[in-house]
Amino acid sequence: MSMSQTGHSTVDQSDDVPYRYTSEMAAEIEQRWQDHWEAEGTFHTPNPVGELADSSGEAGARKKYFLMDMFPYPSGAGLHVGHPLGYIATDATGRFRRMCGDNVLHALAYDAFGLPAEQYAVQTGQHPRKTTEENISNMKRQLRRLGLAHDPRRTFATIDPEYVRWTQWIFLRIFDSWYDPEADGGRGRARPITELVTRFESSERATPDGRPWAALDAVERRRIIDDHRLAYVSESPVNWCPGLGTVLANEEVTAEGRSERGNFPVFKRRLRQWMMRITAYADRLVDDLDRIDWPEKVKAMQRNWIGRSEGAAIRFATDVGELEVFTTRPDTLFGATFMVLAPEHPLVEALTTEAWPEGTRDAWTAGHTSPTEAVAQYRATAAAKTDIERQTEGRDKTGVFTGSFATNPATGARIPVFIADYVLMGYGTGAIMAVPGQDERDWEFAERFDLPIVRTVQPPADFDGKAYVGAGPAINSANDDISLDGMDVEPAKHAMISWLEEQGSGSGTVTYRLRDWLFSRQRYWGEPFPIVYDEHDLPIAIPARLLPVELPDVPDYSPKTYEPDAADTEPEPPLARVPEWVEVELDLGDGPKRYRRDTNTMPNWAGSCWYHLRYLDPFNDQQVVDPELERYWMGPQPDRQPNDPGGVDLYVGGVEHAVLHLLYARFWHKVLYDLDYVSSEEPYYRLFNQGYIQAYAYTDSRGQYVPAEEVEESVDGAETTYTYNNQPVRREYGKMGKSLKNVVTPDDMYAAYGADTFRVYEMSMGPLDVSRPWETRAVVGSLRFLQRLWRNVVDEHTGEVVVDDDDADITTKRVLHRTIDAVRTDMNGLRFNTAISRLIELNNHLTKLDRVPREAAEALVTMVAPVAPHIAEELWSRLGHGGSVAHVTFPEPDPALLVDETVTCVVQVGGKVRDRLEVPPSASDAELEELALASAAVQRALDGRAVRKVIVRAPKLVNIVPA
RNA sequence: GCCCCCGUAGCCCAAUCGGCAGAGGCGCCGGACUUAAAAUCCGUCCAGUGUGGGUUCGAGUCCCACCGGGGGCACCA
Repeated sequence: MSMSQTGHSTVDQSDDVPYRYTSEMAAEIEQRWQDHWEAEGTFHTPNPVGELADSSGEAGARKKYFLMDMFPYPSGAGLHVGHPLGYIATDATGRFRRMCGDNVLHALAYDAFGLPAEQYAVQTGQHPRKTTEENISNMKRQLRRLGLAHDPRRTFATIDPEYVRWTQWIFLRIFDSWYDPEADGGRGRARPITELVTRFESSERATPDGRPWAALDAVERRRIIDDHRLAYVSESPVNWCPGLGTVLANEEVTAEGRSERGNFPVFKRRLRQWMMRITAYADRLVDDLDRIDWPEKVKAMQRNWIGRSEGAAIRFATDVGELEVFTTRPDTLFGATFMVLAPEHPLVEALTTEAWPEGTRDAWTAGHTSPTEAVAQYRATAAAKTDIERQTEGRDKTGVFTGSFATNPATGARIPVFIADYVLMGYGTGAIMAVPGQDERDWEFAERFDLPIVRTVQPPADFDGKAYVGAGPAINSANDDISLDGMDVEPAKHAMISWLEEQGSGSGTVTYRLRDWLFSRQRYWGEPFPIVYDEHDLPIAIPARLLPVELPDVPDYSPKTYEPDAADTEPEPPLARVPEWVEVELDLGDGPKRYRRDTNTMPNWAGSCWYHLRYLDPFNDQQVVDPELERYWMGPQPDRQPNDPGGVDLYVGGVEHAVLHLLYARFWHKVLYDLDYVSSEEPYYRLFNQGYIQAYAYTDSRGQYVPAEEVEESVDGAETTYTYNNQPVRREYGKMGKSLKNVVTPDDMYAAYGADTFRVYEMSMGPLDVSRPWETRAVVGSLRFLQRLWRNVVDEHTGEVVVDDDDADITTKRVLHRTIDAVRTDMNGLRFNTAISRLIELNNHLTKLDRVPREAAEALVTMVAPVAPHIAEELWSRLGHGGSVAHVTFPEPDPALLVDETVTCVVQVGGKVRDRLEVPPSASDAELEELALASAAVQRALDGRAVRKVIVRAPKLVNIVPA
């Protein structure tokens, strides 16, 4: 294959520069090299073993680098210029690591199940598989033109039957597991469910009702086992979204109680659904955040979502039994002057008395003649409120007295029990001990309902607020048995917990905000559950040999949706409408029998929970991933840190998945680790959140968006005005999108500038993690850079290579090696913007020379290669090299050339620069001080004043402090 | 309301440990080339770092308060 010279059919407007690097020439070069890479398999990444091992078989000995993008969801709208930002960054990083000698694994798969794909299909009246596949091929086309160095053999889509098979297989491993909380020294570990059966059989573990295992019939046993599975069916309150026709996970519901997708109202309904026991992993999910290299912001969001809080469970005696509360402040128990239950609390009915007891204050009754009436009324009102209403109605404390009292175990006082909607059934035990002295909400409630307030922490003398939640010594906290008085908060908590444990009225405990993951959806376009039900209506796993369970073709795959606020409707899965698929005859070991399939599908998060493993071993049909491959690519790296959890070396994506995909994927990965399918404890070791590319949009006087491309800007002094068709328009800033008429696509950029220019521009706009506005007119700067680079190597008029084979001059050598050093550092830190500015600097330096030395030109070309790979290949080839620049070693700096012969030493007087000295880098403090004091400018500045002090930071600075 | 991040030139952005505010790009202006324009090339201009305090010999960088922008959480006991 001849890659060099000639063959340019490029039409250029100006005949005198036929070999100028224009967008036309870029297009020709780029597509030619893309074809070459594909044909040659330039970016095929060898595995150490197996089908994808190379002939040398030496890959396993090489250092590896596994990097990933959050894979795309192929929408019908195609890409805009914001989408490739992360892909370009990972591509440049991968190319850089490869040139540094690493075995780089980088590929791109497609996340293709899910609601938007299904909705797009419904809109266009086509099968989701068809539209999804079309969207994928369009996206592939757009991305191929970008020149990404992916291993094309390792691509796949989550909808591929071969992929679905293993998604379902992992689901069944989770289904076939339980969590043994005592394993691994109390940290807990998922174990095969058969081990649980063995423990019941051997009576090592007691059955829930105490009967011996042998005394239970088969169905009873199955029910017990099913209750312990990590994937289980439960009838519990779930998020029902009539507008979408499906239930949703907590993570998919916004704080306003609406669906994250579509923004429809969501209602709590008790429904039978699949759940994943992610709560079993709450501690490990929190603790292991300390072992991975993620942005603190994302770690904080996960910690917050999991919401671990340590405290105590305390039992208060009442006439109808014990009432348990959770508190993080057991030290304030002496200040608990009343109790509050969520209106939905199961004990409310029993606690509600017929008549108001003696001493009931007016405020407690809400004007009702009896607690029964007051409670009934309050509960009805609370039940009718949606979450949104609770939200918008502010935080005025409401509630009523139940007529009952509880006994404070510390003070022995009888304290009134209220119900109020500021206590939530979904957290803790749904009941609190109210300590108004140390809790703002309780203080408000106490004020409103005329309840006693006892401070049990001494606020500072200057504290003039109400509830005091800060640190301080305990007060008013003693009985005959125990005194906390004088103790700080932490020791007081411990003392109280010990005392409660001795008394048998409480214990230290931990609660979490995290709930189990609701895993079933009533939609068509997702993985079917590999589950059937028998005559007892209990779930049975479909054997691995029968996987994948494929989606049936259905006449109508659109889900049954309802009016968004039709809360009392029922989900109706599309798969339930295909009786011939639902009813199935199978031989599961005891002869052919009729079964009923599960008609739910998995949420689209399922596919993204394990795709990192499929990149490693994309064709494996025997196991989810070859353990040897997983160990090589993802295994723990003890040289990185002690107790390293392993995982993908670099994972780049937006921050929007902080608690959805990233939490779910960590959970699945830990289950697979517990069951010994993987050696890594975390899926993604280093996470980087890229920023977003946003864009300006313009509205006219009617508020309508006008095409941003055609808006003209004019600057008049300090005034900047924008006009469209000579009419003034108003500028806004936001996302790029059709409705805002401000979309710029990669295709536009390829046509106008070429992929390399586009890549350079995106990488040079600013730091990767910062969002910034797109500015098409600024792209030309990147084209000019590549044009100058081209001109430094190739004569624009003749096409001849013009580099000079003699050694570079010393200045050029210094500039070159400083650039190499800086670019390496910047690339390692994903600081492409500064790396590129260094390359431009070097390039500009070379431009000023009469002839460009070959050593500088070649180093520059190789350093440009990660960001602008096509032009680099072309120039590398024209410089006379065979093979791809992608595998050339990245230049190394010569340390001798990094130190200057002289440095400028700044001389300050009183912090102001007064002189500059050219000194050798080795100049000593004493020499510098002497030189500085001898300076005429310094003496002038001192103006006769004595010198109080001289600060020397050799060799760069001397500061003379006058008296 | 609480927590986190960010404010440097007309614009996008640089500035190791606190040590000369400017690397790179866009734009503007001037010049070269051109019949002209575009493209290209060369050159120039532009801020004292959101505001107010503090620490320091010295602050864009550290501390405090406030203002502006972005994000997260939000009655979680």
